[in-house]
Amino acid sequence: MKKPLIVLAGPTAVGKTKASIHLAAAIGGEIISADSMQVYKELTIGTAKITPEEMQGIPHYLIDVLEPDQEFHVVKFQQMAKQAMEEIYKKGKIPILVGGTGFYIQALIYDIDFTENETDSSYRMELEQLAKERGSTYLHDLLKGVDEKAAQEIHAHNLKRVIRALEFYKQTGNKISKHNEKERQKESPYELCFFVLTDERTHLYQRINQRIDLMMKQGLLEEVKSLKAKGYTKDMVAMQGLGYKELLSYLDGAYTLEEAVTVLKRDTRHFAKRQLTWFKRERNVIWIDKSQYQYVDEDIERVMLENVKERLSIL
RNA sequence: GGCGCAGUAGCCAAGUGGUAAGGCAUAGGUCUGCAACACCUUGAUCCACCGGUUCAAAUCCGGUCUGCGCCU
Repeated sequence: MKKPLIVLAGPTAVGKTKASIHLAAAIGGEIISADSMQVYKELTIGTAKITPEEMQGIPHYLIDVLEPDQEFHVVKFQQMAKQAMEEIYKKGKIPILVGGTGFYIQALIYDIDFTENETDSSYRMELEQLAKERGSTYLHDLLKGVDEKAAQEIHAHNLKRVIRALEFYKQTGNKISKHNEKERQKESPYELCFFVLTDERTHLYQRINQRIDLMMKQGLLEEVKSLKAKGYTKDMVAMQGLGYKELLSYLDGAYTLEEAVTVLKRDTRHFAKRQLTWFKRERNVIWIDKSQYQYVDEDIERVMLENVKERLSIL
């Protein structure tokens, strides 16, 4: 029998955190964060991380578990999240996956196989070097040679993906295009109730701008400065998060502070948009547009609860 | 009131006689080990308005309007 899993996704700044607490409290759930940046300690203002008080005693997983100089990626996320789910099931509780990183959510709910391999970064670096010397088209041509379909699907300019495809072939001897095709067929091993919380676009953008102004007031710049002082640099995954990379650029003199904030707002809006396109392709999702409920939290909670009860057999 | 400069997509902007570059914003999308990443696609029957010259005008001429600067 499939185990229940509730997903609460949505673009940044819609209000996922707040909704998640209510939902968890109502059904006896525990929360797993699906957020590529909130896993990091010390990134708190910029990631709009939930505070201990806001948690209201509800256990949260995958928040504040890594140091800013540690690597984090889907595979790690998947492992950690699965482990968290086990724990939650053992307690007889329901896991609620909350976050905005679409890729991670998908990796978990479809249990995508990332064919475990020790990453050998030397080959990756070699490819990066090659790209620098001979251009990205060269690598793309290389890919054409081993996996034509992947070459067709991945744009030549998209170096990261081209390199990954090449790397996959080198490590496994198989074509990534074939692997992906197989993985895409997968059905979720869970009994899902997948919500996407959303809002009118212009209203969402307003909220994003306001939230960033607030972050600045709360001392985002100090947070970034202190991270920088500790020796964390731009090339680390954590420092590539929104708010961190822009303010680092300011500290390095690439922008004025005002420019950095403007760029941050813009980048965040772009991000929200990309998040939405990710969820749009997900089938069988329950969209909850806050504007359609006049932003009345109680109404939104009620609708979510009704849907959970309808979809999950154990309730 | 006079003189000068300017008026091109939501914004910035190239184009000075041959049939509207580019950037940003916006919108849509891709994604299966860096994903808050990386990448792709996206608009002007029309160049303030009116009239003229010309085979042909955003581009030349005249006028009108608007903005800016200087002068009185």
